[in-house]
Amino acid sequence: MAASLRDAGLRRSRVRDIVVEEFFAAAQHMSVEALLDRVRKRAPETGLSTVYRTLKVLVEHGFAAERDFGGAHTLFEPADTPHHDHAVCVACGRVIEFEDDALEAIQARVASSLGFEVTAHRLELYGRCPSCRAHAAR
Amino acid sequence: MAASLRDAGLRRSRVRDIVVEEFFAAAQHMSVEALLDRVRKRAPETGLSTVYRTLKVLVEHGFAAERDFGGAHTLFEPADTPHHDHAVCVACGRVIEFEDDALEAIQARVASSLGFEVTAHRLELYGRCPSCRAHAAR
DNA sequence: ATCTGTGCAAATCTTTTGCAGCTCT
DNA sequence: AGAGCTGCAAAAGATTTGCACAGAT
Repeated sequence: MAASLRDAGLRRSRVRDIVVEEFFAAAQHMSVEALLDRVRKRAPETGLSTVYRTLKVLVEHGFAAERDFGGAHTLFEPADTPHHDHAVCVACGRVIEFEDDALEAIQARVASSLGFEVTAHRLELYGRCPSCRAHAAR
Repeated sequence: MAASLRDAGLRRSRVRDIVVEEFFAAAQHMSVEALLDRVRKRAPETGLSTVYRTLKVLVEHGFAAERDFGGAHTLFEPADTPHHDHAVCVACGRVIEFEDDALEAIQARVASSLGFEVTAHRLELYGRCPSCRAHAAR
């Protein structure tokens, strides 16, 4: 991975390596702030802008993808994650990933009936996850 | 519509009426800035915050819905619009609305298999619309 | 030596809020 | 009168950028 970045013409550095490592180590939707926290455990002086800049570079080179679930922060996730959609629990904030071939197939059919050439899509379900439903008074 | 707002315990005013009218007249995803432009043609002194506040009120009372397509601005649309999803053209920015029952059905099936109680969802297809595909060099 | 990455502070951009005055009811 | 609007300016929160310096090749 670090090597691929190298191939892409990017320079490595102590801090950048750490940012990249921590980002892929978590392998979870992560906010910039959350990633900064992780990075600072190993390189306490790291600045917020470095994390933003590094993630931007990863996105531009196709190693990461931005996700925006309507919260205040943008979330990022590794781009090599197999395609999936998201179910967001409005009660606890948890994000569950899922994937369904039939869904993909129908989306493709709809797109072609619109004459649309689809390059990406996103589907999010909002609701309550099983454990929040169990805990709920109603 | 204005009457419904009245029933909801809201006061009317010259400016608010205009904001509401223009919002529903356009019946299109609209940004706050775009709506302000329209409103200012009839009430030039209108402030940006009034538009924000009015839209917020409409959302809170269920008359409007917020949409966020990843651009800089949040877009709003009338809530009485029948349910639909969006296809966003990455070339020209046009947003096409569509609706597909099979898609809805499968989403419901997926949600229940996750144990999720879904209250809302959103699906967006990103790609190129027919006319941009036609114009494209490639 | 040169080009790139870094931290910090300042700038930007969208959206929200405080406030004093004006408008509804 | 009293509650709710309004515009303006200031605030807030997330992300970006300018700059001078340190680090990588």
